[in-house]
Amino acid sequence: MTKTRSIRAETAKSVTSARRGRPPSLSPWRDLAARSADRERKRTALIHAAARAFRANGFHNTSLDDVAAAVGVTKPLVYLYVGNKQQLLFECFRTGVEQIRGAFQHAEQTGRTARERLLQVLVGYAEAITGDFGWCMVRAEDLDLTPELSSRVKVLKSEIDQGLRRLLRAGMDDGSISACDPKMTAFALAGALNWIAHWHRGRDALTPAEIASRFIDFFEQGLAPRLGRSSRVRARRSAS
Amino acid sequence: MTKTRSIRAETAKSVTSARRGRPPSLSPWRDLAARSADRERKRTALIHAAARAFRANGFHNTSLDDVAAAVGVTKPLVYLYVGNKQQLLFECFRTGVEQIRGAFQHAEQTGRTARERLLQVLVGYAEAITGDFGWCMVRAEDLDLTPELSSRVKVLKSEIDQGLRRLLRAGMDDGSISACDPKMTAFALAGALNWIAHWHRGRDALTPAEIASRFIDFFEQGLAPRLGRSSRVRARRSAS
DNA sequence: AATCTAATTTACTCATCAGTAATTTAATGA
DNA sequence: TCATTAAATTACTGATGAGTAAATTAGATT
Repeated sequence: MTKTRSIRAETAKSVTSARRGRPPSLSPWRDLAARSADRERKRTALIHAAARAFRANGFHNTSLDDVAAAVGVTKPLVYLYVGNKQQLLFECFRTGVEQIRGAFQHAEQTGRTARERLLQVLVGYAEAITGDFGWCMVRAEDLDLTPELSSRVKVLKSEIDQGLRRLLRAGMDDGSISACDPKMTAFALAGALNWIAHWHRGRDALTPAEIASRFIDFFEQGLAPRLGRSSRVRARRSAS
Repeated sequence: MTKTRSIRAETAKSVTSARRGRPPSLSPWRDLAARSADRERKRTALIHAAARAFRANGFHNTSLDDVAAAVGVTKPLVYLYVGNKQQLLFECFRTGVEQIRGAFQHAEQTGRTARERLLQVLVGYAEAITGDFGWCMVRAEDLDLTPELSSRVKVLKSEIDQGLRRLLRAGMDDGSISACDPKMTAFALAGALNWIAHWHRGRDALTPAEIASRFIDFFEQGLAPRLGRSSRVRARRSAS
């Protein structure tokens, strides 16, 4: 309510500044471009407000009046800018997924071993989950979407899943990741991270990066003590 | 619909068999006990039907008429036997949690090291999540409950969480579990398992026990290759 | 100013569904 | 057989909220 500026206010501002910079109606294209950028800004403002409202109250306990009011606007605008409630949820989902895809792309360029790339992805993943759109990605139900949108969600989810599996397999190939079932391991990794959306609430003791780092500590070393060097002597090696 | 017998049918059956076994009205207590057992059977039948319906369609997309119809009965009976919709969800949750508590108790008696006990708990946990009540435990939202019920849910969840942390700490003490942050590790473990409820659908390739076993493989060894013995063979195969 | 179009709101419809009251049907006991 | 209580149903209320049509306001254009 305080954070999100009213759509109306944003419109006024941008139009004003557009005027100031250029002689009036040099070309209508400039104005058209500005206007369509405006439209896009309003649209994303609605989507963002919806994501926060859904996270705060759940999808079904959030009315479109709520969402619209959060941006200082009325319900029919939602239909103008986004379409309907399900579309709104889908856009939230898509926005969150986009962040994760970004993490994949970034890791592709920087990581040396596949494990390094995977860990980078996991950090980005965790950050996305703790963000405003995390809830929608994780807790939104396919059942609340039309079959059409639901299947698009499944495609997006599957892309991420396949990306994780690919990195796991690559890691097994280059020796940086120990032997594992890529499918189940990808599920376990994604599940652990997704679950963060259930317990992480804004003001938490740990930053997203810190959470990610501790999760990764566990992902890397596992529960079983590693023999040698740093671990203590107490293992009679026959045990496991 | 086919699986769940109508409450009415069950009533008829049990009353009949009770009659056949005993002379009529030997003591009203026998009848009273049988009747209250009947009540309990009907109650749990409703709760079970609700759990399946919630999993299939989601909480908000399931009406009490649906639930009642699934047992061959009408809506007002839900209010008679359970209370209201939120109570119904809570009872589903509670039933699922009970299974997990059972796993803790069982592990307490059988496991030798804390890690063994933990792994047994995780298997039971996974089986509970894949069961009929898994969805309700995992995907039900606190927001859909009254503050009263919501806080009872939180208590139950917290008990499980604390149980996991306790085992992790015990494992670090007895040397069976490597050093870790118990809180975050418990979150990661529970999250990975909880997430199963999102993708596991009745007829899956793997049985719950198999799923649990592969998850545990990962939990135990982690991603980083353990040097020595078997691994490191293909360390050179490098870049894809 | 006059006009045209885009942006936004007001005021409505319509369906759904949780929850309840009134009534009926079945079981039990004398 | 009749009365009493329990079990279940039918038929309703009331609120909510998605979605829309019609009216209004603001912005741009000439």
